[in-house]
Amino acid sequence: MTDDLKPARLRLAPSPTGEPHVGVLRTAIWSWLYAKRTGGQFLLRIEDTDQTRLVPGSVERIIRSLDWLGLTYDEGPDIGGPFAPYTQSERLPMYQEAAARLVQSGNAYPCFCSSEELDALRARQQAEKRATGYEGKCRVIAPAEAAARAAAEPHVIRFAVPREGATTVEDLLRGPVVVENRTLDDFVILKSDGFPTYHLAHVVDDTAMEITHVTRGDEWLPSAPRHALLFDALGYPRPIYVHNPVILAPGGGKLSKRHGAKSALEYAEDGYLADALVNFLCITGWGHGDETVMSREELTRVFDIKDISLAPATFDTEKLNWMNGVYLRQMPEQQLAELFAQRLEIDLPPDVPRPLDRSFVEEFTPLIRERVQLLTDVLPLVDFFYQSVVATPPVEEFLAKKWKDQPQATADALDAAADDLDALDDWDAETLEATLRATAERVGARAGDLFTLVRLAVTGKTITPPLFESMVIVGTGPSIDRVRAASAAVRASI
RNA sequence: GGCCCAUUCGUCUAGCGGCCCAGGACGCCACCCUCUCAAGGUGGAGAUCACCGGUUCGAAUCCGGUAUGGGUCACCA
Repeated sequence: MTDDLKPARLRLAPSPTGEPHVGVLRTAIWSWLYAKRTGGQFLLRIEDTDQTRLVPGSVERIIRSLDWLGLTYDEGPDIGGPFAPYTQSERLPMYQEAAARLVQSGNAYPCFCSSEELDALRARQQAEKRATGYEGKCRVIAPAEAAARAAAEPHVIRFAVPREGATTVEDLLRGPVVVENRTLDDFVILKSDGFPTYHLAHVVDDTAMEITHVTRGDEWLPSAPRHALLFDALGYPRPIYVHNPVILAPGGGKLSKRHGAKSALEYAEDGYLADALVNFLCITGWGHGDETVMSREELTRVFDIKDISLAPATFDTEKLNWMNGVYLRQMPEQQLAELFAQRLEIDLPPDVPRPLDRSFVEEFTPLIRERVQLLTDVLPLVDFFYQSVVATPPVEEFLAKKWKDQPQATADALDAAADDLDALDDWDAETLEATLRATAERVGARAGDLFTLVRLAVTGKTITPPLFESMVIVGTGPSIDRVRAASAAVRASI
């Protein structure tokens, strides 16, 4: 489909108070996709206007998260751009200038009320079951007097919200949202420390940076009218607003750190693929026909902000896991093997020498690629390949199912298998299978039942990659030794 | 409490007045394949489209109300 969409500029504007969780990541993905789709730009801006909540290292974590997800930005604090700086604490003069301009035009005024005073006011309003909010005590101070006091006294700047009328904000997803101005109070735009509040900073920066679409969580919807009023008072054109719903935790309720909300970097650690996470997050709260698995390229072709769903979506970990498996299976084998190797270098015990032999990993990659959903699934599937000694499992594990209460037959079967394997000249999967099938027939067991015993003996596990291919990798000597050890253990228990 | 927003299978969604007694995906169940586990294949259960009214020849789709859920009322974002 050919679209005539105008190049859009969108931004991710996190505050450096921790790591971005899936909610903001999904907004980032949507914004990024839309910017790409329209041939526009995506940028990163750090909103560090609250000096008290800064968490050291947050900015780096944010950047690393975006980098891992592949959400490249065209402008940002670390790479600069035509509207630098991209960190709000470095843009203070702009906010102060805007605030001063608003005071001058009568749209804002200094407020000298102390926080104790404001707390008391709020308490009174709550006690009387009235709406809380600043009632405009300092709004009536004459401008000349206010200016004089402002020069000497600590103060904030408040926006003078019109007492009459209503403000309509156009939201791209829900249409017009109308709010009566009298339900809005005179909110603070510049704090006493000279830093702007979010409200002012948003309006000033998104204008300065020529943002076309403001994408943010819908917790901002109630204050959108304030922003609209600010844009109007400053004489700035209003951007297109897109308030997207939150993501809910599986149990219901907002997804939070408590409810398993993870950061991008944690997903990486847990064995997820960036492409899968991007696809999954994009698809939760948004849909495109019957399609579910969509590559990044496909998404940038079809993603449209307008199709974002209004109802809050629940985070479905099962679906994410499934999708991760899909992406893993789709991957070229060579690339997959490298991923497995890197993961194993993290997960394998320290006594296994690094770097891992890539050709060895490539050998078993085809055996496990269909059995892996998360990268962390790899280790338990292949760890026995890296152990020179595999302890024989407890005898009870052998004497299960068909072999229950038959230690004699079990030991005999194991011995027969060992004998037959011993006699082999060739040690390839086909030969091994043919041999053991014959063994099974000879001892009067079903092939599958014998395989189960051999599997347990050779790998120490009940769930493994295909047995014969695994035995080829383990090698002749160790394989036979382990079968013999198992038979001895079973025999000893008689 | 005031204000604002939302409401289709358990979950994510398709649907934009007739093609829908509602389609796809995850999950679940069964069968097939099969050396375990997966993967794959086939089929199945699962939604009176929150409820009540209205508009219309005709509504999941438009309108109103109710209920439920969520958000927000800071010198936090």
